[in-house]
Amino acid sequence: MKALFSDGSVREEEDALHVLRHTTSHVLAQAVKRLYPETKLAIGPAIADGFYYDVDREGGFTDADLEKIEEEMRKIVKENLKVETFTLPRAEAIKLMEEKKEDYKVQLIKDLPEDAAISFYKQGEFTDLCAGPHVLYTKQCKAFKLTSLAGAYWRGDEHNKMLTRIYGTVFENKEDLDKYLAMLEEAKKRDHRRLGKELGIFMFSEEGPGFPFFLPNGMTLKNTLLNYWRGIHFPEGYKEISTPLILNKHLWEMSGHWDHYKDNMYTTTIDDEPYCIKPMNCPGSTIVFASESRSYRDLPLRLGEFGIVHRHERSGTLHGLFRVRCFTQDDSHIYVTPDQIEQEITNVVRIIDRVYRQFGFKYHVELSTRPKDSMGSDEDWENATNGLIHALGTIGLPYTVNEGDGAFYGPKIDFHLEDSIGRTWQCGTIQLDFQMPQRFNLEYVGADGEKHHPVMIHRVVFGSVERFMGILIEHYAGKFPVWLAPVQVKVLSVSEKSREYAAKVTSRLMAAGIRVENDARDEKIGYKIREAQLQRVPYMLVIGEKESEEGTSVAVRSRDRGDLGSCTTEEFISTVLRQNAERQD
RNA sequence: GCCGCUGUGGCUAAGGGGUAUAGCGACGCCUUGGUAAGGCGUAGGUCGAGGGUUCAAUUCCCUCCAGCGGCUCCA
Repeated sequence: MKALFSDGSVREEEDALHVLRHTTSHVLAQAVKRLYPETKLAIGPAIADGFYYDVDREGGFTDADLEKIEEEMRKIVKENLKVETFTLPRAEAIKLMEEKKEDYKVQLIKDLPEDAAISFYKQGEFTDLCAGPHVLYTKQCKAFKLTSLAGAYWRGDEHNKMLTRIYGTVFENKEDLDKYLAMLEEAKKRDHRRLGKELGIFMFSEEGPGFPFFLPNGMTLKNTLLNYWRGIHFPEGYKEISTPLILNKHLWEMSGHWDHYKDNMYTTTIDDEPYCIKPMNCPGSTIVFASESRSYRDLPLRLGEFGIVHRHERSGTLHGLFRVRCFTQDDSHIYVTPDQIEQEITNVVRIIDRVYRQFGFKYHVELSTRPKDSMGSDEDWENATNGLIHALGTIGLPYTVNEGDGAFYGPKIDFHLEDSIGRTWQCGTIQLDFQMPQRFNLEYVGADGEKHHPVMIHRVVFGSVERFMGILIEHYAGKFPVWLAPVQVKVLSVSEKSREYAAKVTSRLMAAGIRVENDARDEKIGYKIREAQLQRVPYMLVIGEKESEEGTSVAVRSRDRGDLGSCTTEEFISTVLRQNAERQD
C-alpha cells in the first residue's frame, strides 16, 4: 500500500493494515474534535487488531457518544480528505500545540530530543503530531468500526489522570472487517467461561468473587491433568510433597513476602497469633528442605507440590479461570549447587516444551528481569540473570526481555500461551533464586565437608492449573481428546427394550476403567445424541434392539466423525483404552 | 482499585411508573422412538442488594455488590 512518510515522500509500505489503522485513529480524533472541540488528545496508535485514541474530556464519553462519533467519522471518510505532512522546529511545534491547547501533545513534544524536527500530519481542518506514515486519502479508511470504550491512564501510570480510550478497528475492505467480526463471534463461543458452565466444569458464586468452584467434570479434568503431570515428573526425579495453606506470619516476614507481597496476602489469627494464607509455596518447601541435613549427593533435590495459593487480586482484574484469587500451582522447588543450575534449567525447559507440545500449544518466552521492589544484592541478581541468559542461549530458545517484571526474589523465564482471541497469558515460569536459601539459612554439606547455601529454582509448567484448564478449554473449544474428556463415552439406549443391555455395556466399560455415563432417560435417540454431542462427548454408543438381541456388539458414533457403524464391545473398549493411553488427539 | 457498560425464574432473552413475558431446562402424563430437539400439561421470579422520588418503582435517581470490555497489576 502507498503511504505518505513524514519526509513528504510517497512510498510503498509493507504493513498496509498498520498504516490504515493509524490513519483511521486520526479520523477518529478528527471526529471527536469536530463534535467535542474541548476534548484534548493524547495518543492514538495502531495496535494488533485495530487502533485506539486516548482522549481527555470533562465528563468522559458514553456508548451513545460512540455512535455519534462513528457517524462523524463516516462523513470524514466520505469527504475524502487528502492527507498531508509537514515538519516544524521544536519551538514552533510546541507553540502550535499550545495554541490548540493540546496539553498532552505539548508534553509529548517536550520529551522528544532537543534537535528533532517535529512532524505533523494534516487532513482537512485537523492537524496532529505524528511520526507517520499514513495513507493518502481518508476514503481508504471506510471499512472501520468503533468497538469499545475504556479508561486508560496517561502514559500507562495509574498515578496519572485516567483518560478515555476509544477502541476501533479497520480493514482494507468491508469483507475483511465482517470476517474479523464474525471471527470474534466464533471466539466467544469457545470462551472458557461460557463452556465451563455449559460443560459442567466450573462455576463462580457472588459469595466468592475470584474463587472458582470445580464441578464433577472439572475435577475429572483437573485430576487427569495432575496424573499426567506426575507421569511426566516422577521419572525425572521429582518427589511430591504438600505443605500447609496457613503458616505463621513470622515465616512470611523471614521470606520477604510480608515486605514485598503483603498487599496480595490474606491473613488470619490463630490463638491470638497472626498467620498468613500462603500466596506462594516456596517458604513451605524450604521448611521441608531444612527438616533434615542435606548432602551435595542429594542435589538436585526436586520437591514438587500441587500447592493451592490465595492471592488478593484487585476486583477489576478477575477474569474467569485466567485470573482468580485462588489457584493450584504445579509448583516445584529444585535445590541445586551453583554448577548444576544450567543443566537443571535445561531439564525444566525440556519438560515444559514437552507438555505444551502434547497439547499443541504455541508459546513464546520472555526473560523477566529485576523489578523495582525486590530484595538481594546487585551481584546476586546479576549472577542469576546471567545464569538464565546463558541457559537460554545454550538451549537456543528465542525470547524477548521483559524489563523489571521478575519476582521480588529473582529473575525468571516466562512461558506465555494464547487464548481464543489471541490474548496471551503467562503459564510456565522458571525462577532462579539466591535469596530464600540465605534468608532461611538452607544448607547442604559439600564434597569439601563444608556447609554451603544451595540455589533454589522455582518452576511451574502449567503455571496455574486453573488458568491452564481455561486455555485448554478454549484451545479445544470444549472438544477434549479422549484422554482428557471428563466423560469419554455416553451409552444411549434407543428405547426401553434396550435399557437392560445398555446398563450392561455401561458397567462393562466402567469396569475397564473408561469414564462412561448411561443415558437411560425416556427420550428419543435423536434427542440423546444431540445432548451428548453438545456436551462434546467423544463417543456415543447407540444401543437398540439389534444390539440387545445380538448381545456382544455396540453401534459407535463419534463426536467428530459421526456414525462409525458397529463393532464388538471388547473391540470398542480396547480402542478407547489405547487412545486414552497414547493420549491421541 | 480506576473508566465505560450490564444485572429480569436453573439458562438465554423480551418488556417497561399501575408488582411481569417467551424459549430452553426441570417435573408429570402420553409416546417405545435407530444417529443433532415427539406431544400435552404443571411448577418455578420480593425483576442483584439497600436507600430515595412518587398515590404507586422491576421500570426514574443515589449508594453498594457482582459480571463484561479495557487500564494498572499478575500465575
